[in-house]
Amino acid sequence: MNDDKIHPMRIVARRTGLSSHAIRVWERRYQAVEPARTDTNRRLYSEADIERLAQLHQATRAGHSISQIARFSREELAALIARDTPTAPAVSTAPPATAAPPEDPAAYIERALSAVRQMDAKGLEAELFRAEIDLGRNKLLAQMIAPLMQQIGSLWSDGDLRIADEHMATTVVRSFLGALHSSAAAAPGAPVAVVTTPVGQWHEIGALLASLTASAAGWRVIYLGPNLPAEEIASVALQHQAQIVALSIVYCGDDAHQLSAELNKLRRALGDQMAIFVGGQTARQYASIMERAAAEHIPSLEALSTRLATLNATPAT
Amino acid sequence: MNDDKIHPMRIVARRTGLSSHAIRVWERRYQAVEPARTDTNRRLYSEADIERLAQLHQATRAGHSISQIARFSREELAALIARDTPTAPAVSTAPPATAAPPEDPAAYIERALSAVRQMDAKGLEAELFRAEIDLGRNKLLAQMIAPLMQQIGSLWSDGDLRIADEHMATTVVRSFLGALHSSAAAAPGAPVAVVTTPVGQWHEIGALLASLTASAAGWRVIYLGPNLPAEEIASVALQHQAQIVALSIVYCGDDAHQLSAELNKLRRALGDQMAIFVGGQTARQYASIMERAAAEHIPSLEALSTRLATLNATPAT
DNA sequence: TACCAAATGTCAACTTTTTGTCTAATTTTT
DNA sequence: AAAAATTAGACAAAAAGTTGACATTTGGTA
Repeated sequence: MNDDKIHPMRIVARRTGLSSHAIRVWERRYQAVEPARTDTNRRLYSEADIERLAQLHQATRAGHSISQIARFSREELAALIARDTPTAPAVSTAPPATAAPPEDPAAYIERALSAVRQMDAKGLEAELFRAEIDLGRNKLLAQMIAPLMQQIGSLWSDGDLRIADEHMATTVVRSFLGALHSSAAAAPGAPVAVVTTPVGQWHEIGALLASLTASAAGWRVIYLGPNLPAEEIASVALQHQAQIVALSIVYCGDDAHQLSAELNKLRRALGDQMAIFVGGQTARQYASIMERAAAEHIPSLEALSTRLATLNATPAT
Repeated sequence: MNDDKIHPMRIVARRTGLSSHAIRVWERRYQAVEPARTDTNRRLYSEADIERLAQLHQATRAGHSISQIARFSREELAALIARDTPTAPAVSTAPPATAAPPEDPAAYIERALSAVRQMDAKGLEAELFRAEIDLGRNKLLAQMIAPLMQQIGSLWSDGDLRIADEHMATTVVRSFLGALHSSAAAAPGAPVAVVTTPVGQWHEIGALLASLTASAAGWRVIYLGPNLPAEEIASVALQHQAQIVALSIVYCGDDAHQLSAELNKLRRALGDQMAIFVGGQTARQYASIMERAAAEHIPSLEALSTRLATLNATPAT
């Protein structure tokens, strides 16, 4: 196995949910893990160490004594966890949910994140369903799912979350949003919005959120998924006489140039009449690019909602 | 089975429903169980002890006096419980194999394709729902959706379908499959399969189909979405004690080298024991790459199903 | 019926062990 | 200089152990 002992204490604590004190004390008293050290005596943990600590944490929460299980192998721990964890690991943390205020989106985000950390797809999904019931559709989208995915993104880029965790979360959320989407039906004369993501932009949760928001605002949405060339977007928009094209942009990073080119191509193909909306956290940084293509920056889902309403004022349903 | 005496009092109390007082008193007065002790005098129970105490608890609730039955063997206790517990555990048998109406999957594919050509997301979705009802889950996956996506792929690469059409179809099908996926629940002791797609492979419909097929075969599936680095796949698979890792490969095209590298990395990280399955139409072309990584090619969903069944036969809980 | 004794689960009191957190004094990182 | 890590030791709450008492129930018997 690879001895990539690279993670500092801070990361390990955040990813395992253990306090740094506890981690050190488990090492000192029970030799639960044996991190490497830097020249200056800082601990360095491997990915395997982190997983091991997470396993130990889970097993202790299931009732095992750390002193007994600290030297167990990964396999033994997995067996213990499988046997002694009631059902869903997220549920064991859920009981305080009765005491928690059922209104606060932050609580749902918190629980959802913990489900992600534990790779508990079912738990994450359950949390989304509960949040939908308690918060209602609009709050669910704007105040839970959007910030949740934003947090997951930043945790991931900080190294506090594995790619696999992020993928799992994206898959579950995407599936959930897709189900909402298919339940939406538009009136016959409704204005049309094309929602997608330009080439190079693979993250589609933002586009899905925009799509659902537009649906809720009474628009007929043509959702095209992520990573679509400008020509294709334009072709569909023109064919269906769309009023707007909405793009979601996240993490452009290295390639602002490609984004600029795509936006300009899109504007040229669409003509001057059709509105182009651009949303997403990082979009703000590309104000000049957007201005050149006469695209409008939409900073939040709420803003999208009101913006669509003003456009919609003329063509009543 | 294994007489690992490792469970502390709190776990035994929780799992048997007995109070810790009662457990100790049964031991002191009747020698109902004989737990091991730590150096510091803590009791440690084996899995068998816990089962035995649970049996005793059940028998006492059925009216037997603990003093009489405390020394009974497991078999005697089982007999007692079977006789005196009135509950009739009705085993819900599998639904009888009713002959489905011989509806032709090709007709559904035809109608679905025409919906795609018209950019009719709702129509495509409706067709999928109808097909699910008429064909049943398994035929739906193997004989409608799989060939449908294959056709869409080839039409697209021939230029007979716009990228946007392909995207729309993918989005709708993915969402549909995601909904099926979330309705699947696995038994507690079910073997685990990790399903994903290696780096560079963005098409995830195949992986979703494999995931659902495995679910139907009684496996617990951890689905991770597309485009995951080998290290991440291995990390999740090891952490969850997976029996197999299933990868879907479509359109490798230019970069067979990357695929090879990822597969080899994966094999190295997983060790020799875990099975790696590779599915997808184009996978056949990479036989030598797969062989080098000791990966097994699964040519179809039906083959996956039978292959999983053979694996599943051995590992009993 | 009234009474006694065995059976049984629970409690209290007190000791020991386990275990996570905290403080204090340094050292390293930023 | 502020923030984060490290070590060592202290500390307190929780969990577990032992012993003996206590309240009920159960069943037989005077």
